[in-house]
Parts: sequence; C-alpha cells; structure tokens
Amino acid sequence: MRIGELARRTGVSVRSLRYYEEQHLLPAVRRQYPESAVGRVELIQQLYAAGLSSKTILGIMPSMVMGEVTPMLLDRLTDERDRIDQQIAGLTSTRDRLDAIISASHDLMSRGERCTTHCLLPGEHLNDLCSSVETAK
Amino acid sequence: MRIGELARRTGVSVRSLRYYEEQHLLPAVRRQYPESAVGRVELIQQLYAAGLSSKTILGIMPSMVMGEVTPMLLDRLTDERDRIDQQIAGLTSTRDRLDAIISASHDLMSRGERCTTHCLLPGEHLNDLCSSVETAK
DNA sequence: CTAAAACCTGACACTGACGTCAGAGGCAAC
DNA sequence: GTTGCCTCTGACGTCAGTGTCAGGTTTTAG
Repeated sequence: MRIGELARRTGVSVRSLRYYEEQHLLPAVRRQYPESAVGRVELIQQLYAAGLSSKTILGIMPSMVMGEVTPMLLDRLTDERDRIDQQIAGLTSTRDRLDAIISASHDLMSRGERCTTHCLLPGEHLNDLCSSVETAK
Repeated sequence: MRIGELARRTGVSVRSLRYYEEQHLLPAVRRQYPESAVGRVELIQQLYAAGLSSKTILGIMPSMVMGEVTPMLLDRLTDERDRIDQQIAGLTSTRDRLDAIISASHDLMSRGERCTTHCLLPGEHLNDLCSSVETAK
C-alpha cells in the first residue's frame, strides 16, 4: 500500500503520515506500507488524542505492538495510564460542572424564572463580566 | 489583590494571567483583582484543560458566572459538554488499552512466560518496529 | 526623598502537530 | 513521447498558550 491509499483508508492526511514517518512511528519499506499500517495509524491517532507526544508514543510503541514489555516500558505505560486517569477525572468534573449549569437553566426556563444569585462562582458582580464581554467585541 | 498575589494564590504565572486579561477573560479594575478572581482563574484553567479555546471560554463565561443562560449559550454549553463526553470516551478506551497491556504483562512476568503472538496489533512483524526504534536514536 | 520591589507594555521566541506550496522525480495509460 | 497522477524533499506558515527580555512607570519601605 502506498501513502495515498493509506491516507484514504485511515482518513489521515498525507502530511500527517509523513510526519509520523519522520518521527519513526510509521516505518515504510520502499514507499510501501504493510496492511498493518492501518491499525498502526489508528493507534497513533488514539495516543495523540490522549495527549501523548510523538516521542512518548515512540517510546511505548514496542509494547503496543508486541505483547512483550520490559520493566522500563512497563513504568512508562503505567505513568501514562495514570496520567490519562487523572485527565479523565478532570474532564469528568468539568463536564459535571457544565451539566449542572445546563440542567439548572433547563429547570429555570421551564418555570420562566430567573436566578442570578445561584452563581457557580460566588462573589462576582454581573457587571464585572458583562462589561468585559461587551468591550471584547 | 494585585497580579503577583493572584499568581501566587492560583499557581498560575503572571504572564498567563495577563494573557487571560488580554483575552478579556479576567477583568481587572485599576490593577486590582477582586477576591473572586481566584475562583475565576481556576475555572479558566479547568476549561483550558478540557480543550476549550480562549474564545470559546469567553463565549460561555457569562453562563458560568451567572446562573442565567440564553438559548444560544445553552447550545454552546451543550456542544462543549458533548465534545467532552466524547473525549472522555476516547480517553477511557485508550486507558483500557494501556491497562490491558499492563495487566497482561504482569501476568506474563509472574509466570516467567513470553508471548509475542498475543499482539494487540495483529500482522506486525517484530523487526518492523525494532529496527525503526533503533534507528531513531 | 530614594531605592527597591512590583508592575506594565510590547515584542519576539518557542513548542508540536499539521497545512501548504514549490520544485523534482517516478510510473502508468494513451 | 507526453500527459497526468502520485510521490518525495524541503521549507515556511499557523495557532494557542506561555516564556522571556527590554525599557518604562507605579507602588511600597525605609
């Protein structure tokens, strides 16, 4: 498979694939990629989405491809897993915060009420922000 | 409170705080920040961590500060919440993938076995990657 | 009053993953 | 041949958040 087809099949731009190769994440043998490159590209994308850098991905790639893991790699994997766990926790808390506002405003709108005292950030005066938002544009 | 103290209390650099003000996320009144700025900075950081851009944050900020939300803001909030939900799902799947490797390698090491066929990415030859990793450094 | 400390403005640098463009080559069908 | 598509190399641009430095002003301590 050549780079164009790989790009089509993965939905990843040619530029990105070349970048991956540049980072030694995606080896090509004489302009040909094996069938397995598709899964590999998807793995790379997934790890990028999880906030790993190309260097980190390069580091843990061997353990993702082979079932075999050295103690050092195991450490790295565990570190990253823990980091992702933390990230999930943070995102969950953020989502809950957004959710609280969304459902609260649903409740309010269904009753036609208004509530400016039930702030999530206490101590703010409305004018503080309104003015800043207006002057922003 | 002035910017230095705010920086100390939030653990955010002075430079970043100034950037927030530049983006109209953190209004200052004559070089003075109100007590509530601390919570506000933490909110900003949390939203940044969730992948929101400064523009988006500026857009949804009013609804975070006041309980009141316009339908337009509600849409934006819902969009962001859904995006974060997706992000959480992706991260969870990535973490599970890492976890699978970690626990599998624990099992293997405890038995002193080796398993190169139990790959997570089928169809790869070990040499594909080993060579690419070696030549990387 | 003076010196030090904090602050402001403005600008440029950097990172990382990727876009984009130019120029050059390869390989197919017509 | 040549037309056209795909590829490669190389370089520069982008974006957002932040570091950093220079040079000037304000606030605070003595």
